[in-house]
Amino acid sequence: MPELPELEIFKQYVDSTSLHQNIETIEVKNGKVLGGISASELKRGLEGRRFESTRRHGKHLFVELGDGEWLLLHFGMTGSLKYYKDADEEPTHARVLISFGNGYHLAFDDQRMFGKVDLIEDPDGYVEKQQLGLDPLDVDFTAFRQRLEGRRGEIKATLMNQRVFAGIGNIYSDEILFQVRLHPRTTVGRLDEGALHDLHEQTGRVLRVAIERGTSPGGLPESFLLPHRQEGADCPRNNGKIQKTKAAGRTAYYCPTCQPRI
DNA sequence: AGTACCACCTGACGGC
DNA sequence: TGCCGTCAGGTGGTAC
Repeated sequence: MPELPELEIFKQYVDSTSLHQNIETIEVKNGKVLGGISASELKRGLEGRRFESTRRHGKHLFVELGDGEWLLLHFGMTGSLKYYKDADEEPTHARVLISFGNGYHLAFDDQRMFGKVDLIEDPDGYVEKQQLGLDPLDVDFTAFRQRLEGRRGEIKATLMNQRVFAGIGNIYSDEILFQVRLHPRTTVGRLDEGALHDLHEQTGRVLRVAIERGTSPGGLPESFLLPHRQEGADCPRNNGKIQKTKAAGRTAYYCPTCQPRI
């Protein structure tokens, strides 16, 4: 699930459940999700401390520990968080368990283990080192256009390129392109000023609506593609049937009538 | 710079 | 019921 909207919801979830409590124990149930650190280093870094605040950049969540240390969470394809009390509520694929002084636990759950848990010293430095692009909720039109100028690739690949903008993945790129009526393989260079303007506006709107309404397709507006994102489903604008194609190595869903190939 | 393909993992689903 | 291929909302590496 985890693209920018889910990450923002994870951030709010940590903010409302897990801040300012003593971290008593860390249990690493599967070390594959650990980044550059060992289980004992993670324990040493977290136990006896508290989560002070959170930051999000694209699909990365940073949790401040104080003294210049931050917990870094990346959720891969299947990562999520669960805050719970009783052991029988532990999620099925819990990989790291954080237990607080109040008897509650925060689980980093990740079936496929493409996610990462790590300790870093500086979120800004991390973003720079990873060469992550701007978070699309932070960009005004000027910066947005500037970022796309001179690009020669296809629009879906470009939107999903984390070095261009950080946070958009396969699902939300489909939604954004449906809203602006662009075929996923449209070349960026073909977009005129008006199309870029529209793209900027709808990118922000789609992501904000998903954050506000929750990210399950059922909670999204009927005018969105996502509740209809399967081959042969009806286009939300009643312009025919949804089709799938390949773009940027992923499956892209689109309406061939609303989003003609140009 | 951009694209295609593979790998990393586990599990769900459809076809036979 | 069981086996098998395919596919899944991410990312990093490789080859072209």
